[in-house]
Amino acid sequence: MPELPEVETVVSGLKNHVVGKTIKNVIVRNKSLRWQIPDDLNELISNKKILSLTRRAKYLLFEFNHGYLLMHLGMSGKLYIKTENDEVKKHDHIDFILEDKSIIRYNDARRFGCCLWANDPTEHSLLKNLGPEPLTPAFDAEFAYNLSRNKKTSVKQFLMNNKYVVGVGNIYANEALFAAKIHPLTPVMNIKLDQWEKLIKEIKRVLKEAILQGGTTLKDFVNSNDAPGYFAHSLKVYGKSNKPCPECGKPLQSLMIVQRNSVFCENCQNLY
DNA sequence: AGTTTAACCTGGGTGC
DNA sequence: TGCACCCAGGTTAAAC
Repeated sequence: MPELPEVETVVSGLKNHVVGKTIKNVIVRNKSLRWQIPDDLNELISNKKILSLTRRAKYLLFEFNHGYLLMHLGMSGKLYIKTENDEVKKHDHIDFILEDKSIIRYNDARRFGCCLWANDPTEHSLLKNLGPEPLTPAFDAEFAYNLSRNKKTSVKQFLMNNKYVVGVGNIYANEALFAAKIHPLTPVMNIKLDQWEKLIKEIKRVLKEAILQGGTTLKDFVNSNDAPGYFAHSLKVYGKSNKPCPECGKPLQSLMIVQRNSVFCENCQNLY
């Protein structure tokens, strides 16, 4: 499932290929994604030039002079650069055919992604209540400290709540909490300013490292049929329940916190 | 009214 | 082979 580093990788890989080009045609094979693809999508963007491609949270924003195409990859969404000679495969739901005849092809087995139109994305209901980007200076210890006063919610839940901060999914929340030695069930109201400093530093580090590693697999993403690499080799706790803690060697624990699997070390991560 | 929890969408993978 | 079940992330509805 694409998290922020994967989406960032997709955006930077796709950007060079699409920005400045005009869309000639759009083929929608299945419009029932998380939300239905607009019926007039083809009329909306055909013969229109893509002015920029950016990211907000895990949304991709294709800018046109009259509005934005807003896409989310959900859990299994992938964007490929294809040619007209490439066969259409199962779950290939959308083709954006560009002026140079290359095809931006959206494939999404579980169809949890979306493809919507927004005249003004900052006012779109999916985007307007989102918290700050995790890699910007706006997301700092004071911000999190002030927001978390009097809140009993666990730090794991807090980090994964889009209204506090976007783009910190399950994988990177687990990794950052391990690196900061904080137990995922710690109530946020108990976290002191210097602990927030440490935790937020680790969140930014983990995300930045994953983005850098994503960059090295960019070539594969653009050319092959496979999703970009998952960087699993650099994960210390996620998906490693019962395996030895990389710090102390004791078996890692796992626990469901609001329907999300959390992996942590009871010995290294303190519950405050 | 604000915060917290459960349900939902889908299909690949797993285990019986 | 079949089939029930689990799990994933983000949003929304429902519950507290």
